[in-house]
Amino acid sequence: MTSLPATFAALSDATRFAIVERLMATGARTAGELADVAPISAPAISRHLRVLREAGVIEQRIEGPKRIYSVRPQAIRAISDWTMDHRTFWEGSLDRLARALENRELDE
Amino acid sequence: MTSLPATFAALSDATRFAIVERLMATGARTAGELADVAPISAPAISRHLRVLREAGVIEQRIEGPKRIYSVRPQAIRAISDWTMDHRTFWEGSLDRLARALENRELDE
DNA sequence: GAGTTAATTAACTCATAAGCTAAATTGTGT
DNA sequence: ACACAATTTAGCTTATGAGTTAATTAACTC
Repeated sequence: MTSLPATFAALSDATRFAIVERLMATGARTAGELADVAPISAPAISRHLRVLREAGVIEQRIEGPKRIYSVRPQAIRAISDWTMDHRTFWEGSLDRLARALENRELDE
Repeated sequence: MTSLPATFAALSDATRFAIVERLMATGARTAGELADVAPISAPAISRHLRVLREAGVIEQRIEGPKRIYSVRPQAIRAISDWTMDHRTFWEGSLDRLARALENRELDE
């Protein structure tokens, strides 16, 4: 359902990425409070919020006429888990690179 | 330079994601060896490889008539670092704290 | 230097995505 | 019920992206 590529797609837009960072830093916020993440119209922000919600990155709590948004921790955790699944790849490779630089040996 | 949204954009396509997973699992591979990640034409694969390369996710080594591709460990590490920057957000919000604590030795 | 192999670039089509303005929706206060 | 405030939905325009086939580049072999 919420596949990793779908999550990445949601975070691939600079405005949406900024929204997510803002929400993680400050906690839940209304759509109006997120208006200044980018110089675009309110409908545009609203659309981005919808995309993030449909991708499972954020969730919406309705409180009166306001919509309060927050990041779903699972979404970020899923990304973290994926990188950790491949930890041996990038950790080991970086080690090799570091060693190669130290030894001035660039084999393979 | 290679911003995180740009990296996410590169990984937002299912075919490109599959290419990256394949490369991480098997190590460096030629374009031809990646042909079967999706039922699309060779030019389509080539285009995906270019997108991944321009986003800094993979790199190319030319060897005769072959192009050998591999994932740049820094790209995956950058994603991991980002999730870790916000670790307090998603860790604190989840009930899976135990597992996180178990992995603490891997921090830093 | 012609042929073969490996892969890319070119030119094009079609679908999706992002932006806008204007209209509609939904709850709150009078 | 009426007006207001906070957002979203609708309808439209334009840009980007993924796929195709055909043509091109690049390096090795005979």
